[in-house]
Amino acid sequence: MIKHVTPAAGKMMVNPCEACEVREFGICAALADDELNVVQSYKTGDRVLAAGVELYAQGEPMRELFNLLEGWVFQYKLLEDGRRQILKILLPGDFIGFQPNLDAPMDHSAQVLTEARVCVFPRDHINALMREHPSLAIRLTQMMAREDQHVREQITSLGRRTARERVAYFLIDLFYRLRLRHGEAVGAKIPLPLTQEHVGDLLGLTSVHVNRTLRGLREDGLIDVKNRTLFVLNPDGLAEVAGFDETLFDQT
Amino acid sequence: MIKHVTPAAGKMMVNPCEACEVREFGICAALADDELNVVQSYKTGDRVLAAGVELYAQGEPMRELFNLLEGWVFQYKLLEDGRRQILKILLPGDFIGFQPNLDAPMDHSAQVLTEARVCVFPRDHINALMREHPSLAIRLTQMMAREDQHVREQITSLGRRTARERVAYFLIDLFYRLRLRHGEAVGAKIPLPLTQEHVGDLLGLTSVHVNRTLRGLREDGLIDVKNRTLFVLNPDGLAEVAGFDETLFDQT
DNA sequence: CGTATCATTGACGTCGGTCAATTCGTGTGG
DNA sequence: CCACACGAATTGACCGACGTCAATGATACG
Repeated sequence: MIKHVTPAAGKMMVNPCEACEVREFGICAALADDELNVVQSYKTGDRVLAAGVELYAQGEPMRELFNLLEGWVFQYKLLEDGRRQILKILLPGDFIGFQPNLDAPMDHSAQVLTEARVCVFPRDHINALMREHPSLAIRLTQMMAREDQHVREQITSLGRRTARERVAYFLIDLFYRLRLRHGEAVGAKIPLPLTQEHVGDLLGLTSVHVNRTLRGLREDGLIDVKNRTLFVLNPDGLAEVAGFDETLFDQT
Repeated sequence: MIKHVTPAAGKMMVNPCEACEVREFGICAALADDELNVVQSYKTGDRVLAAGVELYAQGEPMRELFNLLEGWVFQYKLLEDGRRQILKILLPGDFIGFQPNLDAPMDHSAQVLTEARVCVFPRDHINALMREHPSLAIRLTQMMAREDQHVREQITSLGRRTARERVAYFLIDLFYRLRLRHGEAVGAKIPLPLTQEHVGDLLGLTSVHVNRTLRGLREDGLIDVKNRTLFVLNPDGLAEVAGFDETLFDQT
């Protein structure tokens, strides 16, 4: 697990890419064993981040790109008056921070939810890397296209689903996303390091209404939530409430 | 403009890519003049589509990819009970239909708003093409990343902006998107081939409420709408209502 | 234990939805 | 050119899902 090397977000020793635990889920899945060295030579190192730390901030340029190795991160935007929209919950394997113009200031922020570990790359090299290894660029298009599918569901939730459907969709989707990474090892019991306010800001609701909606789902025997832990008691029922179509859940 | 070759969505003669009017906006911007031939050899041809035609449908696999050359298209998802969420309004230059798994059924549909012309590619060749021409893959990552920025704004609108802000944002964003393609030639007068129901389904509102919201903006002297035509009377005022930050509007 | 953060619940308000009638605009056939 | 049809826009009356405000509990942590 995470080893604390330095108290503040310090660098760790560079782990060998062969031992990377998210390789098959992340961008490096594009590379054969003997190509990993090249990527590793570009890599800055691994970094451990405490919960609550800002990975990067809206309005500021960013010099790095990240592979999330462990822990949860979320991306969000703030409006002038403080309203917050959470854009995405990032899980291990997700690639963070890619922008069309690598020098431009970021259009959103990212914050660490749980203690996390990221693999760090300097931005400047990403295009060179992709040019040398086209399979990386192709892999990136594939990952982005998968993310697009996810975003289309999210937009549909925000625009056309009721609060109950949105919450159900979020939970069942999380359930499936975690299964994709950890397989059947993910039982009904799922860690949920989000406050109800986070969930509200993700789903376009208030935390109060999230609370009431969770209660409704609990009363229907679909889920249970205790101590930042989610129990998915009835996945199929939850999927039905959500209008979740698992055949559209891309396994690529 | 569009020449009618056959009444039903027929093939047109393949236009030479050198003369392509959207080359600099689309994926082919990645290619030097002497590389265009290669792409052209993969191309199936151009196709003219009547307004209202379905380009592809949710649940069905698709064998083609499109470059939108002329006209407007929109992508949408339908829920079981008929609720519709419009995902994106596509303008000339946009690349349509890319998915992570090219054989999987589409997770959404696309429909033509105005008579349109598209440049057609067989799906099967896209990966080969990108492998042969890494710059195409890199260009695609760039286009997708730009699209991601747009989507982040859309999610923020749906989740956290009021109806008035959403409508204002949609209009000013459209204004800027068109300027990006046509420059200052785009005056205050903009064609708007969408019904108020389309706008509602895009913004997570009902057509009735869109109507009332447009009236509000009209009464404030910000816009005028007549006969499917939008007049942007006060772009800065509209941007202010929308919370539109043009410095984040990526020009890449 | 004292403090802080988050969850929970009730009372009440409002933004946007629903329903339905009327008007407008455009195209069509006579 | 007019009568009609049809889809879209517009408006009013009313409703309900979700938000706001505020009080109370629960939990964790130093």
